[in-house]
Amino acid sequence: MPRLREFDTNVAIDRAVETFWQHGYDGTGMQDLRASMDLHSGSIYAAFGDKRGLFLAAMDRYIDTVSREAIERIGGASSGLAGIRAYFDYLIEAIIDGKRRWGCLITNAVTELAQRDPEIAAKIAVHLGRVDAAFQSALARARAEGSLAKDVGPEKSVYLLCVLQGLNVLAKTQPPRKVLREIVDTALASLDRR
Amino acid sequence: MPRLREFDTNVAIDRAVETFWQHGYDGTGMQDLRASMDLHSGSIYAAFGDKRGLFLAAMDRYIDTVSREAIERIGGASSGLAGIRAYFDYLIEAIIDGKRRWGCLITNAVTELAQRDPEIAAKIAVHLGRVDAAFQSALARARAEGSLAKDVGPEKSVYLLCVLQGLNVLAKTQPPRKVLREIVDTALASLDRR
DNA sequence: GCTTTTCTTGATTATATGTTCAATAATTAT
DNA sequence: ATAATTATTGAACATATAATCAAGAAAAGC
Repeated sequence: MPRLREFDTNVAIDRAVETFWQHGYDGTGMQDLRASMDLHSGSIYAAFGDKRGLFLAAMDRYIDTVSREAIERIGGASSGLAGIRAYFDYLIEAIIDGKRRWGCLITNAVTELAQRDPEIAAKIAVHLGRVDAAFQSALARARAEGSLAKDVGPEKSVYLLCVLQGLNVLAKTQPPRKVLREIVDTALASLDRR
Repeated sequence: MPRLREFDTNVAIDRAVETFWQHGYDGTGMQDLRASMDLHSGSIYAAFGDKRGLFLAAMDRYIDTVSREAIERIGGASSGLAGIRAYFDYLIEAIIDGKRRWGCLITNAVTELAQRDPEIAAKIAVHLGRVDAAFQSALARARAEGSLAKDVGPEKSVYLLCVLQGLNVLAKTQPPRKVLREIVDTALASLDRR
């Protein structure tokens, strides 16, 4: 007997993701969210509780779409190293003129919110843990394939995670492709067997 | 004939730096600043114009103290590579329980503000440019000293800058020293002549 | 077709925010 | 001492913000 929701929740959250991604949590007002989600306050509050609840939903959705795709890219190549390379190559292009012009929603959340909201910090930890695990598997696979330098193993995943965060920060300074290439080539060269 | 200012401007700004550093720009209210600076609204507005003006002053002060110290560390060692190592070693300790528990004011400003305030973006660019230049000099010196791998030169400065930004992000997730060491050791190992 | 339940609408509210300002106090030059 | 100038104080202000809510609308079960 209930009236059905008129809007598609996932579409609405996707728009919230875009807005939070670009302007940050404190930087986006309910006004901006009403506009980008094309919804009235009441509908937003009925569906998500409050602004923070919406942000939490946006993080989940981001992790479920953007991050999932990234992780699949890392693991879905013809070799361990190829997956890592494919991911960073994709990232460079996305920073230059794709979805990652504004860095990464999670990286932004780390610097803005990790130390003031434990629930958000926990979500961040889960996400970073998954990316780390993806790098670990790819490295383990690369080692089994015999393509890693002798002193390189799965424990280098945190190093790749660090470079990734650095790229997501630098993305916000609109660096030329040349700079991003230099960074990625250097970072990945240290893994190869020589 | 004028009455003299009772507070020391630099001390006041130092306290504002701490507050902005820890909570971000939007995350700190004038309330917080009044408390941490131990000043009344009127005095703050008379001295700095507005909140944004105070943040600009805080960035300048940060660059003049914290960043200056960092850059001196990079350039002030007995060899090019030693300077780079000394800097990252210092950073690890500062992240664990020193001043850098909250990352870096500039890194935080990049993710929060670089894309919505051109004047702040310009200050960020100047700062990052100086750090990059410090890395460049150290690398050039290391090359002259014959301690770099054959394919490594001053152009790798952007790579070090990226790792640095990544560390400043991860700092906010309270990583154990072991992880930070793994990252730094890996990042710097790729520079050495083997 | 009526009832029940839920959703939508958008004006309204409470609060928090950055900012101002008039009164007061302090300092120095004359 | 007095005048002139500037700093300090803290209450008040305007605004913007997140959040609420009562009225109307829509859908499904009986």
